[in-house]
Amino acid sequence: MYVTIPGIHSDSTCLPTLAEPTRKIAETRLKPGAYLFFEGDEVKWLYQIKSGVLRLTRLLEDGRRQVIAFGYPGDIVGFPSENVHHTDCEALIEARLQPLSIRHLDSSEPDPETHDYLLHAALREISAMQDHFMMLGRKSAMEKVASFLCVLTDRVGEPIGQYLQIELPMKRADIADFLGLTTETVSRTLTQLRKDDIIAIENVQTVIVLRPSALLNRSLGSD
Amino acid sequence: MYVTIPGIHSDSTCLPTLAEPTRKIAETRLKPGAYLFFEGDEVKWLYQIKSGVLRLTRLLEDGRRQVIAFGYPGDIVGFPSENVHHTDCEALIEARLQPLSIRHLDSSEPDPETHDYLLHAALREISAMQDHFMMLGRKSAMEKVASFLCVLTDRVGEPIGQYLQIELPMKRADIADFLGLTTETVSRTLTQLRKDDIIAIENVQTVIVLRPSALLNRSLGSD
DNA sequence: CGGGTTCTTGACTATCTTCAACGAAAGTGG
DNA sequence: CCACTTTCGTTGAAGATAGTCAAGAACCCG
Repeated sequence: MYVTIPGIHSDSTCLPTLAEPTRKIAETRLKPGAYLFFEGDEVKWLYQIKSGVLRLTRLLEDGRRQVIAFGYPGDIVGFPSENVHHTDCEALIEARLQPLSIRHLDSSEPDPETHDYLLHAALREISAMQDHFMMLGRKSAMEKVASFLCVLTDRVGEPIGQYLQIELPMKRADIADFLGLTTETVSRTLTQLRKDDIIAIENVQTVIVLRPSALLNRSLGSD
Repeated sequence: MYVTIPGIHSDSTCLPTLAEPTRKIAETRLKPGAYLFFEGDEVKWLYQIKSGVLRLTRLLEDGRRQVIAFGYPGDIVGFPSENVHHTDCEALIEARLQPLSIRHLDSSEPDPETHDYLLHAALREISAMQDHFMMLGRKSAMEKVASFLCVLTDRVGEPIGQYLQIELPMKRADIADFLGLTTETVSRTLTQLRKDDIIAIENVQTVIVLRPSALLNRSLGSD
């Protein structure tokens, strides 16, 4: 998931999952902290996330890190290039995954429905990444953090009374590396949103959105 | 083209062009400044660039702009999502393009070779965009500008005596919007590289790389 | 309970942006 | 072809945003 500009595209809704008949391979389960694959690994499977949250990261030699995406249910992870993975992939919480053979990417495969599904997932991913470019390149810290919370709210927000609650299974450092910020800036920005009564921080990984429209405004820089 | 981290992937070499038999549609030509498509347009064709340079951009309501990519010969542009274009596409210099029907993306299409070619181009694009994330999110101005010059040098550098020359058909503002900087910062950074005798600026759109290894070091932050 | 990690906060700094001015280059019309 | 206008690029000074460094608080896990 590329948490970017709220409300522009239809990415925030869960993808339909693949029809049952195509699921021939047994589900994979990952415990928190377990890796699904590493950068450089040969790609044998793609995975559709059934439950849980994954984190896709890339490293620079000097240790700088970029979180490429967080994978939420419905997302496809593991698209290859030159037949190898170009990110590490770790489970942030327990996850269930539906493996899909990489051979589904061959057009000669006998299951055109799955093939098309994967192709369109790849195309959607390209579009979502383009949004993320805008976020990384052109948004302020406040806009980035607010955008991030907005998209999470849309996608996995749980109604709690009249408010919406979101779980943040990732560390502050993960959010920072996703948004191109430092953990300190992420923390300070969340504090600012809390002081402005736009969010409440129930505990370190639970945020309650008190004023969604104000949050959306912050994400657009209109404040 | 996603001008990113020099030398890691094989993106810097031109893609092989499609075999002749698949090219049934007449070449398209674009004059400098002409648009190939706009954000929101329905996607009818993809294009492989035969010559010239294109610029793919996305706009925010308030006018902020992100250059998503520069398209160079061999690149495929126009991948759809939900059947519409998600960027504007303008020719920076005269360009020749080979149109490819969007129906080649259907697996039911009778030309599996072109289908696979496009699919793999899309997968390569995903990988290249991931590099660009690292650049936008985690690199300093100097690293960004040096990376940009490095990749251009690899891809379209022309030997001039013992040096390599690169043309910059895009404006400073385009480079800035690609790298997530301001035009002033791009200009100052180029001046710095010139003062350090790493590049020479022949004229505003022609750069000569005097010390490629020093440029590479700057792109990695090892200076 | 204790040790380590993670998160928050503060003070200070650096990098990049903003604002402004100027010069060069390119386009326009007589 | 030249004068005029506009756009583009460079440079400087000042300011703001986010980063760095450091310390303490909160949380987790055995």
